[in-house]
Amino acid sequence: MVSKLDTKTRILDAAESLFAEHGFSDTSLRLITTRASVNLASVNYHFGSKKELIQAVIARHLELFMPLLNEKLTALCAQAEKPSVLDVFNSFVDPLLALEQQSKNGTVIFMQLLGRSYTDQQGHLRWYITTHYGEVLANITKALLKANPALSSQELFWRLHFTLGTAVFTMGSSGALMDIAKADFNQDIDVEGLIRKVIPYLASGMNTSTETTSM
Amino acid sequence: MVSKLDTKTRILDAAESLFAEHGFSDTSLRLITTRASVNLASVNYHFGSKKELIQAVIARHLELFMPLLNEKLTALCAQAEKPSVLDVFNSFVDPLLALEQQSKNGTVIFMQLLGRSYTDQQGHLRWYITTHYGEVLANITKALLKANPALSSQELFWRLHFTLGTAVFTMGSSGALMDIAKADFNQDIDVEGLIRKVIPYLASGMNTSTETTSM
DNA sequence: GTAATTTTAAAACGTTCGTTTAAAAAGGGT
DNA sequence: ACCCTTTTTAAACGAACGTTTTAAAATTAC
Repeated sequence: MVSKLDTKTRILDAAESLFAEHGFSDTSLRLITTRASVNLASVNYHFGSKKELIQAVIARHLELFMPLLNEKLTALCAQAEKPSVLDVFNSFVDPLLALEQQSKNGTVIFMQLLGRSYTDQQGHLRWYITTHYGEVLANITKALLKANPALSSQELFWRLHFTLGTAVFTMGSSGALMDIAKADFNQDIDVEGLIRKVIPYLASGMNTSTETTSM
Repeated sequence: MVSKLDTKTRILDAAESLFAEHGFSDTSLRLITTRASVNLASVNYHFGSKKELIQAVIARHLELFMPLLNEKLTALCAQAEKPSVLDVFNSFVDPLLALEQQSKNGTVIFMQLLGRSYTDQQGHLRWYITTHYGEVLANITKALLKANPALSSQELFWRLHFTLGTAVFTMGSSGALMDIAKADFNQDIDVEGLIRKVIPYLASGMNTSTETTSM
């Protein structure tokens, strides 16, 4: 069934890095197959179309990330004492870093793909995630509500998307940001360092006192 | 010099909405010129190339937004009493809403273009902004440091980009988010409402207590 | 070992893209 | 009216795209 190194896997590996770097439509199948050292037609043979290849690339990351995250979240929800919002967001660290092992720069690529999928078309990926990983999403809100019961479901909705925006943008452009940080004030920081830097920011935002917001 | 309604302007109007909707490379010149009811070749005649058209679209928004923002920020920096971070971020409201008058959905389009420009290629727009509007950027940090003197320039750098990510993502996908809010809990909110909702979140993040973050 | 199936390979398909060309139309100055 | 410049138009260009086709090669099954 599998040879030395699967053609399918080689295509996925090449595609995911190129998609993250140049975007979906700016990455041609010829570029992907050249980097993967496979024949052009093999993409259509193994995946059917370019669109299905895109879905497969994203699905492979989600299949690793989501179960790991869900494990952490259910543990947090099951424990007796009340977690902090910081605890909830810290649950994302290990699953995100696990992506780094699946492929080089896996964490960054995952976030870039997430961001691109969210903006490149309307709701396509959003629908995929909610239908395939609705339980995980429910556990995210459950854990956050346990950590901050004062949040209305509406406020939680908005702040979750604010959180997503920060995370996607920060991690997605992390390469450029880390370069600037190095050039401007000689700060060396890696992906894990950046994740740990953004999490307190996200927790603060999630804990914004509601008295200053209207409605 | 100008006719009833400039061909150049018609192209810019059509291009900016299509760019925001479909992205730069997924928007063809034929689609733009058809919507603008002008000849295909007029884009190359008036702008030179598609790339220069993209720059012109973004520049038109920046030329309106940046001076307005700078006015607010310099006023804030000139006043005697210390502003809050909330005050600084509130300075963005009017300039953002001014874009709404220049073109329909101007605010959202501006943020979408900002986000796409930041992710579609590395540093191209970033360089343009820093060279053309470096003074405004300097005033942003100046105002924020006045509001929160405890911030190190490094922390400010990171939090500013966290802020940018939240704003770009939130406003860029505001259409979808407002639709979901309407469907899920019948919440009607417009662009100004969304801006005013995200600002306290951003201020909280910017004011994150540094004792929990490690260097 | 041979037959059936799966995978790879090269070539071509038709379409769409950004851009260029060359001529027609419109505008402005005197 | 005339010339000169600017703008618009229609048509075509070459390149790159995703996909399909057809046959060879490799793998599997018996």
